[in-house]
Amino acid sequence: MIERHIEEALLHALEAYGVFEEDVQLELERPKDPSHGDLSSNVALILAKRLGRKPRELAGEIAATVELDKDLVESVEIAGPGFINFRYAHTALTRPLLEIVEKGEHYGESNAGEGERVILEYISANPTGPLNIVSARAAAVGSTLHRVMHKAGYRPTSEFYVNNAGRQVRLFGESLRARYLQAKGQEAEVPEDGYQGEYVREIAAELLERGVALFDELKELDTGRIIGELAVPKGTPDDWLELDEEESTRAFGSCGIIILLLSHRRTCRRFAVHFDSWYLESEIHQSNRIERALKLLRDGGHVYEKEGAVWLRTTDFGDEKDRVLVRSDGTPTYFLPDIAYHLSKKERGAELAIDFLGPDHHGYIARMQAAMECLGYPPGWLEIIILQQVNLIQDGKPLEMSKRAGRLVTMDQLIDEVGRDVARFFFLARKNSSHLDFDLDLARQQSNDNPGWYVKYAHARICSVLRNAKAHGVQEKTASLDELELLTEESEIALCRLLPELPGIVARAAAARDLARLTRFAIEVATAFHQFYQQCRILTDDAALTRARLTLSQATRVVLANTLELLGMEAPERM
RNA sequence: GCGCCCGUAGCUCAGCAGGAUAGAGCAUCGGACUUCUAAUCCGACGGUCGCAGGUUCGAAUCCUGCCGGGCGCGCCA
Repeated sequence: MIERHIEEALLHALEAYGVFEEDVQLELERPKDPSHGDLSSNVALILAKRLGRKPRELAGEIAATVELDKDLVESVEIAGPGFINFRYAHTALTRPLLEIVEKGEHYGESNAGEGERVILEYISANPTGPLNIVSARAAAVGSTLHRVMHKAGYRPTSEFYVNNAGRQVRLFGESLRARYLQAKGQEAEVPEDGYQGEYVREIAAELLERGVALFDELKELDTGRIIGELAVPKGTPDDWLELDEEESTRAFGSCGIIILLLSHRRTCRRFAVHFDSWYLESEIHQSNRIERALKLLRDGGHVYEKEGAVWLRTTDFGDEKDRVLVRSDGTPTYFLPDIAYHLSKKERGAELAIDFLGPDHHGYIARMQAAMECLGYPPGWLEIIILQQVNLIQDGKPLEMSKRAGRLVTMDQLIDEVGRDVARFFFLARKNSSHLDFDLDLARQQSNDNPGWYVKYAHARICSVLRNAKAHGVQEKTASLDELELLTEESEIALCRLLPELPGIVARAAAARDLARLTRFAIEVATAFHQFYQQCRILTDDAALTRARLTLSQATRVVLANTLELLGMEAPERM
C-alpha cells in the first residue's frame, strides 16, 4: 500500500513532463543496500534520453516535486547516476507487524493468481518400480508449487498420471509371474527385457507368503479410488497360474501395479505429498478420448498419412519433425494417448497445465506443445518443466546409482536416511533447471551447516522465548503502534523490512514456478532473527519494549511457520 | 550434426523482466555464552562473473560466435 502510494505520487509528478502511465513502466525496487532507502526508482534514468535531460538533474527535479504523505515517507533523495530513493517513516516499517500477527497462518495469501485453474502433474512414475531420486525431486517441487499457487490465489489441483496400459505393464506382469513361480521353487525365466529388479522378487515373495490378504492390508492406504478402478484379479495367485498365458500375465500385472501404486501413495504421504487425483491411462483407452483427440486433430487439418502410418504435422508449430500418432500396424504410439490425456485436462477445466518431467524428456516438450496447438489450445497452455538430474554425493564423490548394487536409490531410502524435511529443503533450494548435487553427508548432519535445520532452529528458538515470556507472566498482548516505535535497533528494523515481503515472495515464486525463492527467503528470515536475538534481549524490565519485541518475534514466527508450511516442512516448537 | 540445461570465491550455489562497491554458506584463521536454546552470532581471508565481440548512459544479467561439462534427438514409453 505504501508502494502504491509512492507509485501514484511519482506518476502524478511525471505528468508535468508530459509522461503518463501508459508511456513508462515504473520499476520500483528494494535496494540491496539499506543506505539507499527502502524503495528506489530508476525512472529518471529511463526518461533522461527521451526528454533530452541529464539523468541526475531530472531526478532532482522529480524528487523535489513529488508529493508524498509525510506520515509514510520520511525522505526522498537522489543518488548515484540518478536514482530516486524513498525512505519510509518509522511507523510505516513497524505497522505491518500487526497485520502479520493478526492474519496468522493466512498471512502471505494474495490474489495474484486470480483464481486461475491449473492442473499440476508431477512424478507420474511408471507403476512398475519404486519411486527414485528424481521422483523425490519432482515430489518436493510439484507439491510445493501446488501449495504456493494455492496461497497465491490460483486454483491448482495435483495429479498423478498412472501409465497402467501398454507394453511395460505386460512385461512387468511376465516378470512378476516368473518371480512368483521361482518363489514356489519352479522353473521360470524373467524375460530378457523384463524387470530384473530385486523388488520384483520381494513382491513375489510377499504374494506367496500372504496371498491376496496382502491387498486387504494395502487397502487401508487407498481411499477406494485406485483399487476400485483397477480391476483386482479374482482368486488367488495360484489360481492365476492356471489361466491362459495372456490372462495370467494380466492378473499378475494388475496385481503388481496395485501393490506398487499403493506403495507410491504411502511414500508420497511420508513426504507430505498429496494428490487430488490419480488418473489412470486405462481410463483414456476405455473412453472415446483417443478417437476424439484424433478427430479434433484431423479437423484442424494437421493429420496426414504416410507409409501406412498416421502422422501429426507438429512442424506447423515449431517441432523439428512430424510425429507418428498411429503406427502402420494400426496401434497408437505413446504420443496419441498422451494427447488424449491432455485433452481431458482441458475438458476438466484447466486453464493452464503444468507438467513436471525428468531430464530425459526434454526432447518431448516441442512435440507435445505443438500437439496442443494443433488441438487449438493457446500457446503456453501447456507448460513443461524439466527437472534436471540429481547426483547423490557421498564422501565428496558421486554415488553410483546402480540398481544391482542396491545402493541408496529409492525415495523411501532417501527419506529413511535424511528425513523428510531435510530432503525437501535440499530439493527446493535449487532452481528446477539446475543439476542438483545432493550432499548426503551434509544432509545427515544435524548442525548449523545444514540449512534446513538452521531455519527450523530459528522457529524453535522463537517458540522457546514465547514460552519463557508466558512463564514469567508476561501478558500475551500485541504491542500498540506507539510501543512498536521502540523498535529502533538495526537488527529490529532489518526484520521489519524483511517480514512483509512474504506475500510478494509467494506470488513471484508461483508466477515464476521458482520455489528456490522460498528457501532463500526462509534462510534470510532465520538469519535476521538470529541476529536480532543476538543483539537485543527480548524479555526485559521495560514492559513496553518487551511487548514490542515479543510482537516482532511473534510476527517472525508466523512468517517462518507459513514459509515452512509451504515447503512441506515441520515447524518445531522445540529442538 | 541438431536441440535443451549448466559454466560466478578452493567447494556448493545466489544474483540474470540491465542499474549504484558482484553476495551467502562451507572450508581456513581470529573473536563472543554469570543473561530469553552457542543447532547461534561477529570479524578476516578469498573473484580478469568460461573466452571474444556487440547493443546501452550503464552488462554477471540482453544479442552473436567460440570453448568446456551434462542430457536428449525411435512407427520406445
